[in-house]
Amino acid sequence: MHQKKERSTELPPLPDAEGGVVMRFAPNPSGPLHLGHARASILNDAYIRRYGGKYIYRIEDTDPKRVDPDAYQMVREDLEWLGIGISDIIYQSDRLDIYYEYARQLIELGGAYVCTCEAERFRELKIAKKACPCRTLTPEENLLRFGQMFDGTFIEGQATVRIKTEIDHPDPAIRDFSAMRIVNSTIHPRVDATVYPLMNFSVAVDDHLLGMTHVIRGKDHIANTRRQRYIFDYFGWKAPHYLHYGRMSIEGLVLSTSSMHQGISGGIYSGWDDIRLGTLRALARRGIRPEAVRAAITEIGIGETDISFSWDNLFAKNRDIIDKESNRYFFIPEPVSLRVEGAPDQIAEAPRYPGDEERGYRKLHFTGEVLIPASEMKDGGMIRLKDLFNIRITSDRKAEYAGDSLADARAAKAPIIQWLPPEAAVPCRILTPDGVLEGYAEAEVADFAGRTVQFERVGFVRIDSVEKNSITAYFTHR
RNA sequence: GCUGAUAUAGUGUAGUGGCCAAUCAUGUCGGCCUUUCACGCCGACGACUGGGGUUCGAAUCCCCAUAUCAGCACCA
Repeated sequence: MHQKKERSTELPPLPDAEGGVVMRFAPNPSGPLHLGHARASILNDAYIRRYGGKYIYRIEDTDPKRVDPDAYQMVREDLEWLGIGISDIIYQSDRLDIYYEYARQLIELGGAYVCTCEAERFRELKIAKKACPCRTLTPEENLLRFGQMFDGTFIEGQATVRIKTEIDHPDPAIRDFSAMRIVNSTIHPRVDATVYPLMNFSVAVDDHLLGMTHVIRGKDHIANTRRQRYIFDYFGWKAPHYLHYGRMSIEGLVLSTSSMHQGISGGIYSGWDDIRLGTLRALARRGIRPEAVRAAITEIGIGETDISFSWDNLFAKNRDIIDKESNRYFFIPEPVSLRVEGAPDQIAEAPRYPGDEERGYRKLHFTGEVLIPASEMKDGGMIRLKDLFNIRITSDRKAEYAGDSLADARAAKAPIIQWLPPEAAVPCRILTPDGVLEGYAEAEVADFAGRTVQFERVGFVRIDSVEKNSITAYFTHR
């Protein structure tokens, strides 16, 4: 009859988007991208794919103090990994003259003034809803001061361009915010300049000039949206549609670029791809696929609620993808060797992927001795060595053959465990967020550098590097 | 303090006045399948922040309370 409403797996529609959209991803190049950036970039990307249009990657490098020169390249790599379809790349540091020109115009219009008050003093006045003396200067006087910001008359901290709002605006965050400042204590890696726009100014100018139709950003920008509207209004520009999604925290993780930076230089983390970090490169190294990140982010959507990102949800998406692709192998953590008495030599055949004959079998040659995980060393009970036979542990390093019958093992509720012939075992270590797991893996694993495999009864890992006689893997998830 | 936003199961979501004693995913537990504690299949568990209104009828609208978050930088 009336079928249940179609479950919407899609993001909500955007207003005025049917004819195509122009959107942007605009990070500050202070480090590589992390999960927080992934949300911004993927959400925008999803809408552009849906409606068609342009995706502008705009690098907001207007604070020389917060530019990490390496970040320019890292961010591009990260976007590529994520599969974001960029149509244009804009460097704000290439556009300083444009911002200067618009600032000059705004001063002429009487929409901005050059304030020489100390920051602290201005703050007090602002809280008291009082204008500072600079506010009443004429456009001519302001233009003169503006020129002096460039010629060295003023130095860092001595002058700032402010946008005129209402000095008694109910929201103190709005009152006469800054638009342009001097920085001459730090040299910009790309340009020779001492006067820089502040984010609200360059963003407003660029969003207009680049024809942005929709802006999706975090709700920490709500106040900025209101501030930027003043600039749109002064120039008579039409503002884009703004959407603000909620704050996203991540279980047991610090996402701030600056604290990651500190941890790296302090030696706590091995680098930007340390698996304990929430950077995309760390996820990639662990074997998380970009499609999984995209799926998890899209599912979260653009809600304004604050959320906490759950690893479980991401891992589930990732498992969907990598389970089918990952061959199965044995890995013996904390191995102990066992002499199995009374067992015939034989070759075990274990499927590379259960149920998929095409992938064939690994052959493990048993000749009397096996490596098993120390945690399985329990006296007495029956154990089945997977794809081989049953044993019973008799003493410290010995076990006795207990038949081939799988049915017996089942009846005895024997654990079915992974094992390896010592001759076929290659030293392997698995790096997990909690530490290192040392052990041995099947030699064939070495063929899968850069890919994921599943170590049976341990979990999925990405084979990170293969040396002559050792393998390093990163733990993905169970 | 001021300004603004949000509040559905452990987590993430659906739901815009009646098909909701609330969706889906994940998670946990149980079962089936299986020579992995994987995958797959079946089942169970688990939520509308609280209080007032409006209405024949509210998770959905209004008000208040509470909680959380964000902004109040010459960062983005």
